[in-house]
Amino acid sequence: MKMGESVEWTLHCATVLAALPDGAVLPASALAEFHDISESYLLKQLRAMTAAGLFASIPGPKGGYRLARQPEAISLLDIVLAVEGDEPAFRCSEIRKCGPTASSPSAYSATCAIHAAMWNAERSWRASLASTSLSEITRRIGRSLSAEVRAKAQVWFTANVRA
Amino acid sequence: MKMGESVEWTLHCATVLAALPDGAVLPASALAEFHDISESYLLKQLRAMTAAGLFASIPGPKGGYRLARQPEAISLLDIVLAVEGDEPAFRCSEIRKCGPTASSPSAYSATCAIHAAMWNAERSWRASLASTSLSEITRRIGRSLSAEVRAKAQVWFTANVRA
DNA sequence: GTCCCTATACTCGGATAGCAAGTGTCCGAGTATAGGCGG
DNA sequence: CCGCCTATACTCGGACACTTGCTATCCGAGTATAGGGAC
Repeated sequence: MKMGESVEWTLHCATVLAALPDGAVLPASALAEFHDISESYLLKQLRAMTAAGLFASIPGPKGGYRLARQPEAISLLDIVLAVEGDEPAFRCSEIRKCGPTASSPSAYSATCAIHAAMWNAERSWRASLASTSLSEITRRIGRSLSAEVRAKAQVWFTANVRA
Repeated sequence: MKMGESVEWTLHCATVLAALPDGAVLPASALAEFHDISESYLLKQLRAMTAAGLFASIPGPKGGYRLARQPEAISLLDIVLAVEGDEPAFRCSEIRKCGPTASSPSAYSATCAIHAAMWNAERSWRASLASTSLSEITRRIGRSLSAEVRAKAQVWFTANVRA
């Protein structure tokens, strides 16, 4: 019950992409440098993001990544599922149907109570993430940014953002 | 974002233990046979369950496992955390503090917005699991049990349960 | 007949291999640019 | 001076090793029991 470290990378990268002006792009090398993470591995995640239709990639020089939709239309759940896969965390193997009490399939018409409870919990988790948009996160980050970090980021952006 | 298969095993075993009369125990071999799963590996999980204070183990012949508390006082969250560990699924590495915008620690007094949002979601998940007791699950399972399965289970219980 | 002792067999407990998935890295395909050349 | 062509260098994309953690297993320590023997 622990998710990959790449989720954190992707979420942070999404907030960076959300902060740049319309139409502008940022190469993967810049995204990796901004958080001081492995560029090669980040590319793998960015590719998954592109396949999911969340990010858009522009090839060639002056190319890079940008959000495929407006930040308001992207939820944290979208990003998490794109990286980790959309399968539920709890997978029911139906072991209740095994062993000495095994009976005909018709005896198990009701869904597994444990399976139902676990998926109920995951539904709450997903609902919480789905209700939080990327724009909301960037807003909060923008508000809590110190003057020093804000200034450094502005300098870095003007040097790396490509129209 | 997927939890181990052993969680399912442990949850089902907990429902079985919850079904047996007060003071009675069930050896690990019987629990493994009931669900047709590996006994050796199940023992590992049962040990974790005992260490967490959820199950109690009785050594020697006529020994086995039983619940350490009443089923009403055990939640699904207790079991899941005992098996998977109580660390949050999302771990914040604070990568926001890395890279070209890095500043003094005092500049990051506010908690990471992404971290907060992810933990908020996990809190919903945990709350859902914490609000479901083991007794509630056994009740639901008991209601949905077919006559055939119920009869087989009763026979198996009288043969394996130890006072 | 009763009590005690001993050997037994069964239980759980921890330490040890195997495997899958996440992690990290590399090289190749494609494209807009920048410079040079010709008109 | 202007337009076209070519070489370039940069981008993303997919295929290949490595490490961590889950999965699976085995052997050893401990204990209540069952049987036998002595009183």
